[in-house]
Amino acid sequence: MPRRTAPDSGQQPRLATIRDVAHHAGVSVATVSRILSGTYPSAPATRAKVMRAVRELDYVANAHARGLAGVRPKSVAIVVNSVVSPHYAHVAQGVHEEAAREGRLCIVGTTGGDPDRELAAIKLMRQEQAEAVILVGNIVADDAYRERMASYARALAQAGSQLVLCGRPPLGADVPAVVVEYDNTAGAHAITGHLLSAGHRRILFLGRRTGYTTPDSRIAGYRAALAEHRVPHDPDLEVDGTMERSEGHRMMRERLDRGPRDFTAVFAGNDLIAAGARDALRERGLRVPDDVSMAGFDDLPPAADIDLTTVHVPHEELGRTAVRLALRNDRPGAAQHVLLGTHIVVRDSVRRRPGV
Amino acid sequence: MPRRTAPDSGQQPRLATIRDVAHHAGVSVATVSRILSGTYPSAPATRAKVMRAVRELDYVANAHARGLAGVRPKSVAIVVNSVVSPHYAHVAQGVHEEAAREGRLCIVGTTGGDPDRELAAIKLMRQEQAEAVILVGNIVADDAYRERMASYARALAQAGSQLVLCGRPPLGADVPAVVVEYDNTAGAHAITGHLLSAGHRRILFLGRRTGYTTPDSRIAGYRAALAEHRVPHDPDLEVDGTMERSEGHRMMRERLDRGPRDFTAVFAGNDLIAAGARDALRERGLRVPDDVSMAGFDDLPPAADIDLTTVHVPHEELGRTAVRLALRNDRPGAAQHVLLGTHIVVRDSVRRRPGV
DNA sequence: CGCAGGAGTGTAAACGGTTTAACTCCCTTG
DNA sequence: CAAGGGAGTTAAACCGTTTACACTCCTGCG
Repeated sequence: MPRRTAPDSGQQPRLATIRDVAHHAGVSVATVSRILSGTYPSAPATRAKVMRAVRELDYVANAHARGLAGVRPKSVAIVVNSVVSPHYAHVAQGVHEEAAREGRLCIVGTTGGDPDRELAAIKLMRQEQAEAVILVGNIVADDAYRERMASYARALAQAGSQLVLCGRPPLGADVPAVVVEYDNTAGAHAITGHLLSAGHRRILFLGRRTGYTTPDSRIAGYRAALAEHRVPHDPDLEVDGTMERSEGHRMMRERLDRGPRDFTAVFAGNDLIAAGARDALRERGLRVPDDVSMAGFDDLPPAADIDLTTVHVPHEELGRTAVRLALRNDRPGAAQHVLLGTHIVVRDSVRRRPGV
Repeated sequence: MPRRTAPDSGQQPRLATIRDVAHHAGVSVATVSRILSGTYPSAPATRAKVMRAVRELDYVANAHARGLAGVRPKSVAIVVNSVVSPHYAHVAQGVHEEAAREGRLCIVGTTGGDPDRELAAIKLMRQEQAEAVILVGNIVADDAYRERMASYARALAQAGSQLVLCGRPPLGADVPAVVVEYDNTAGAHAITGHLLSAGHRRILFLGRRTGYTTPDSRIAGYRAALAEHRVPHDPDLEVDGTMERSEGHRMMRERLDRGPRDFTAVFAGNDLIAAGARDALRERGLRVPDDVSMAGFDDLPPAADIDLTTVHVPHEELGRTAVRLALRNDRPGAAQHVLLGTHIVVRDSVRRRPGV
């Protein structure tokens, strides 16, 4: 027996369907579908009738029915740690822009940095049949995790969705994923060089976090620049901490508490750390750049506010590129790797070392 | 003739369906569906067979088919101006949190502040059959717009989705929308009172924008506080501008260029304006709070960075409340209005007016 | 022994679209 | 004048689920 048995509770909200439109216009559903999709020829008179019915009934096609009927749902999924963090927000902005331009809608999942929640989010996106699943942000480069991620990439490819890793290293050539990165190492190398050229020799690095890809590659650039300038590398100048403002504050405070200041410049793992460190310096009566030079990484909002020389990362372009590659790439399954460049933004936070 | 005629191009990606699982496990699709939904009794042996098949085929249910089959799609839509703006980002964070807790996924649309794009986004969300559509942000309180919005609210209600307005004024008692606001006027009133209590009498207001609901209600609070303290209201102290950092800079620069400084304190329409204004002051050698006292509104990232006394707005709670009300509200169609409170956060940006 | 009733499963009808194949006109064309 | 063909339309199959209803056992009770 048909399910729509009960006309008792007429309260059930029911949207106009394509059948209603067809009936209203006195044509068949196929005609309505064709006219609305606009891909087939139709007589102007029929067209007018149908459009009028659509308007009068306020008809919008049910996205689920359409998706089910084989039209690939026009959606892009993005999975980030958090939507408030400027880093993710700017990449997401790029994703939204490009997705909107391409007429796709965006499904957003947040993970809070938890790998399990990340995998759960991917599964959800797979159910949704998103055209592309874009993963943003750094994560532990743990082997088991990489393996799981690779298998998800394959599952997604099989389902016809493209996995995109945005701002994290590739999983391997055999894994069907597009990778859009920016060059952390080169950026860190360049800005460390900037500090070295200003005569600084003892440069404190704030925000080491071994095992995490982003800080790892930034510190690699830092070390490479030191080596190139024949400045001895002192591991004691590398301070462990995460990439938060409060951590920057803590690291600098503890450093200053420890004994006399033994550095003339600071390279913060990102702008947030720089902002926190600057606060800690000020609490001790030290000013940037008069007493201490400072550089950051990211060029996100706090940087301009505190006049910080930093490495500009093309966050939004990262997001746009991710979408573009995912959608252009008609054959999900191909691995691809794009590396975007960075550049230094000079502001008033670095002084030439006195007496050099 | 069945459509799946062509076994020629076996390249077509095809996910495992419930039929595959049923076949693999040697049971009917209904049994699989029931076991997976977990709401019907089933024999342990059957259960095990099915679960094994699911695992082996890596089956995930197609969200569209499920949505179509009557299970209301578990999704919440949020429409914002931009995802990088901290204001929207924090509200969105609250929405994401609560949606995740409720097992809903989030569809995000951005408008760039364009009413047409906003309406287009709503239409898209309606197609997606989102349970709730949450609109965040202020917008021109234009009559034609309000009328269109009201009609969308009715259309959504008819489709079984709940419209939520977050941080904007209600459309009217007869419009089926939930409104979650915070009290702009009370907050502005309180913080203006704070400046007045410190002895300030000439308080510059930056960011007037007549016709826009948020700045309008903030300036209303400012004026009310002045009146209450019997301080004459000088319209010349209200400066027009939008709520951006660059605008804050411009407004203050132009003010200082105009002639001698005729105010001792500044109440910025939001923290971004405050940050920009502070920069402009510094360029003229004026410091906050030594030379000029300053207060803002919002308590978003730039505020803590620049040590700004400001009005704390419960952004994330706004988002959480929006989702909670939308989902609890089983009968979409009821209008509802919630007003969340704000409070002052005192930092180091206000000094007692010298000589008072 | 007959039968009620419950547990477990299967069958098939929806859900609301898209699309293939067929069909109807109507106009050329040989 | 019959055959051919294109434009416009329709009927019906199909997408992958959920679920109402039917059916089959099996148990327990009068």
